[in-house]
Amino acid sequence: MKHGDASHALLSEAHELGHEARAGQGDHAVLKLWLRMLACTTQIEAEIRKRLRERFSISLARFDYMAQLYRYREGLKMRVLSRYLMVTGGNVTGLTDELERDGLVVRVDSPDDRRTFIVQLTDKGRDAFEAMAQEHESWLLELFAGIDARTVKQLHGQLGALRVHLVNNNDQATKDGT
Amino acid sequence: MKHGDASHALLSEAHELGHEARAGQGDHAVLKLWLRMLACTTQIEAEIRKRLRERFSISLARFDYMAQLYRYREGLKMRVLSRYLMVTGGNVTGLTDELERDGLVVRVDSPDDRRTFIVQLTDKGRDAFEAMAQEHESWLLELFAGIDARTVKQLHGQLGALRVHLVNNNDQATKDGT
DNA sequence: GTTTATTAGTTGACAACTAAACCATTGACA
DNA sequence: TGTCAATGGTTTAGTTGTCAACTAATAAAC
Repeated sequence: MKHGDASHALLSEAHELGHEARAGQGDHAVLKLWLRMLACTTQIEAEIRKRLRERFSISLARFDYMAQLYRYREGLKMRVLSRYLMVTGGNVTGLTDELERDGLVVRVDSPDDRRTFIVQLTDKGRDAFEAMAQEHESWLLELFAGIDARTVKQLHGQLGALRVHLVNNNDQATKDGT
Repeated sequence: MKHGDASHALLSEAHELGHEARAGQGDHAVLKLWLRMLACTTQIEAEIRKRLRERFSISLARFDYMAQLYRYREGLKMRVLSRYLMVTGGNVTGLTDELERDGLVVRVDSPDDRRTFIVQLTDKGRDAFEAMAQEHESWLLELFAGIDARTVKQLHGQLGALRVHLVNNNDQATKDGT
């Protein structure tokens, strides 16, 4: 592919930018922001996924699953967990089967509802997660190394506002849909 | 699940926050930023995917595919397209088959390399994409409605710096690996 | 010019996820 | 108390993507 002529000036920037090539030349500020968010996130996620696979032979889904259980020490009902992970119940069933087979989590009968299981990390699962989580965070520090601490805080705050807006919007939508 | 006791104060915030529940109480600024980015992006992407499906019976992958071809009016070699979309070549083959069957794109023989095809949007494909893209942007305006224009610009700029850092890092890594 | 390595695209096996049907249990209520 | 809608978990089928093997064409080395 040739370079250097005027009609490619815009494009050659886009070559490096993955999803971002979608936006045209107009204003479209929100569209461009979205494509840039998506590009950043997709790339980081792919990198993390790759490293988890290489280093610990674990899928990102399993890592996220264990992260939730690590946080909720007392365990979680499977349905609740599936909501936190934003995946379907069937998916959680499968992940739980695998992790239980590997001795990393256990299904415990719920005392108050015989339909549900509470899944918990085993000691082995907890140790395994701690080791992974530490390395996981160091990867993020590396990937975000170009961004100074003040900007990190700022981004965190601004995205927090977006998150709240999204959640409210979504609650609204589900209520409307009833 | 009960609420209100002190040990759940942190958690009840996390209930609404999807991936964000992974971060503990320490500093971990970068980790928290990443989880928030991921949560925002995942949620928006899911919403866009759902609406594209409902409204136009099209997958996000097909939409992205057409978006790239729309941008590169002269068409793209399939391999190049697969890089822009950050998916494998096999995936592009499949998507191209579908879209060609539906008359939205065509494979054109490349004049200078008999191995390659250049894929281009048909007129029908172009019209279809324009209609979808317009609605797609209006969805984004709605989803980002809570964020004022100045913040949008700021986020865009800060993520731009991150993007550059990621790309450089990645180039570095691939060179090292050689 | 022939050999050799690389690249573009396709194919098939497989992995990860969703959606919908299913069963057991629960909870609301007449 | 008996009925019935709603819920939690599992199962199955279908979708969407990856990975690795393969073929054909090109580029590089000598």
